[in-house]
Amino acid sequence: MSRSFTDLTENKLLAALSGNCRKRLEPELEFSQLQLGEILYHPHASIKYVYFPRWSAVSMVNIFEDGSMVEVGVVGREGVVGSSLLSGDELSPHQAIVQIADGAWRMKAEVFKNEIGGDGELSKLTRRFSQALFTQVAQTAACNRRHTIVERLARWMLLMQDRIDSDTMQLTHEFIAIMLGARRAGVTLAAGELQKGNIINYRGGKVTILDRKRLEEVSCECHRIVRNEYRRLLGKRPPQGLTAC
Amino acid sequence: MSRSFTDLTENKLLAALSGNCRKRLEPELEFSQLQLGEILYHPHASIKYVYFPRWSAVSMVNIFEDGSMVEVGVVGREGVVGSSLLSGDELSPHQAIVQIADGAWRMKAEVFKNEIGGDGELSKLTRRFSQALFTQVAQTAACNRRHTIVERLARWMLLMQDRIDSDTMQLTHEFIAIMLGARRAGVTLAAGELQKGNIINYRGGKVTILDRKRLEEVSCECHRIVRNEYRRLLGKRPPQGLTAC
DNA sequence: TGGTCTGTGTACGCTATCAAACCGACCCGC
DNA sequence: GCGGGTCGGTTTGATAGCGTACACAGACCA
Repeated sequence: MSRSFTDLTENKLLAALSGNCRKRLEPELEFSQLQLGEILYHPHASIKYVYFPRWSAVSMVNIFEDGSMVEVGVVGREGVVGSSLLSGDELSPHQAIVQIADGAWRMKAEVFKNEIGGDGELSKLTRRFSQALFTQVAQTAACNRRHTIVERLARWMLLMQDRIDSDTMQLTHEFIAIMLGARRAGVTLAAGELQKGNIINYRGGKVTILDRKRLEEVSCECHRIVRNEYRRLLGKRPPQGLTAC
Repeated sequence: MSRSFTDLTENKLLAALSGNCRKRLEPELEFSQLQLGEILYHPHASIKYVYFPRWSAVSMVNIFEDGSMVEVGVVGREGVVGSSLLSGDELSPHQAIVQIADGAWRMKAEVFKNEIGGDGELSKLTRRFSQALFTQVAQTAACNRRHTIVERLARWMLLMQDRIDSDTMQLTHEFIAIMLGARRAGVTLAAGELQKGNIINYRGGKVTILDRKRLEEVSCECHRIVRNEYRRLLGKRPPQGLTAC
C-alpha cells in the first residue's frame, strides 16, 4: 500500500531530502491523524509541533477583532506548517486550521528549530518553502482586492485540489465563505454558477470537481501564477548545494 | 548633523547589530540616494543589491497580467529590501518601488547572501524582519478583503508615516490609488472625508497629517496589529543569542 | 412518524465601489 | 500674461457583493 504510515516521501518537502537525511530525521517524525476543523495553532500561541502534511490541507487564517476570519494562505503536502519558526520566534502569527483531513508527520518544535538553525538540507528546503508561501500570501492580498467571488472560489478549489489526490472534498458553502471572507449566500451563488456549467458538483457538504480544465479557465490568474512559483522554487530539481545534512 | 551619510544606525536593522558587527559590515554598505518612483527590482528579475532604507519607504507591488498593480507590503528603515534572498533564490518575487525618497545603504547581493547563510547577527535579524514582513502582507490580504477605502487609506498613511520622520509626504491621489488597488476618484473621495475632519491636508501632491491620533481612530485595526507585531519582533530588546557576528 | 439539524436556494433592499467622463485650480516655463 | 501639464473635485449610471431573512430538502434520531 503506497500510503503506508512510514512513507515519508508522500510529503514533498521530506521527499526532497536526501535518503540519509530523511533516515536520520525519521525517528523525530511521528505520524498523526488530523481532524477536519482541528486547530493546530491558535493565533499568538506557542508552536509545539510542526506538521508535514500527507494528503491534508491546512489554512492559515487571520482573525479580526470582531471574530470574523479570512484565510491568508494554505499549506499542504508541498511544505510544512510552522515554518515561521525560521524567524527564531516561537509564536504562530496566525490560526492554523485543518481543511482537508488526512494525516501528517509532526516534529517537536525544538527539534525542528535545531535543524533549521544552520544551513543543512531541511533548513534550506524550509527557507525555500517559506518563500513560496510568502508569494502565495502576497498574491492572495492582491487577489482579494481585485477578483470576483466566482474567480476566487475557482482559485480556492484548485488550491485545495493541488494539495490532495482526489476530485472530491468535504467542504460546505458555509466553511468556504469563511475562508474567502464572503457571505455564505455569495458562495452558494458562485458555486451555483460553476455547477450550472458542469464544472463542479456538490451535495451534502461534498464538492466534486468535474472539469478541472474549465475550472482553471474561470479562475483568476492567481492560481497559475502561484503554482508556477511553487514549481520553480520547490520543483523536481532540488536546490543546489545540498551537502550538509 | 544627525543625518550624516555614515550613521548607519538610522536604519533600525543595522542599528540592532552589535558595534563590532556594524563596523565590520560598514565597508560593504554604500550610501545611495533613492528617487521617487524609482524601481529597485522588477518582478522576477534578479536582485543585485539589497537596500537598508534611511528615511525612505519602498513598496512591494504585485503586477497583474493586465498591468494593474496592488501593493502587498511596505519596507522602511525598520528593515531591508531584498530579504527574499533568505530563501536562497535570487529573483525578486515582486516589484519594489520607491514611495518616499530619501537615502538607503545598499549592499551587494552576494555579500548579503554570504552574511545570511549561517546564523550570524545579520542573519538572525533578517529572519526576524522577514517574519514581520510576512505578518504585514498577511494582514494586508485580510484587510483588502474586508475594509473600506477610507479605513485602508488611513492605515496606509500611518504605515508610511511610521517609516519616515515627517508629517508631510509627497503623494498624489493617483499614486495612492494604484497602491491601494482602487480608483483615483475613490481615493479623492476618501481623502476628502479625512480632510473635512481636519485629520489630513493635501495640496499639489503633498499630504500633511494634522491629527495622527484621529487618523489612527478612523483606520482599521490592521495598522495597530501589524505595528505591535513589528514591535514585538523587532523592538528595542534585540533577539537573544546574538553571539557570532 | 415526526422533530431537529445541517446544508442549500433565493429574495429584497442597500452600500461601497467601479468606469468613464468632464472641469477647474494651480504650477511652471516661456 | 499665455499655454500645457499635473492634480484634485465631482457627476452620472452601473454593478458586485453585503446583511438579513425565510424556505426547503435530506439526514439522522427518537
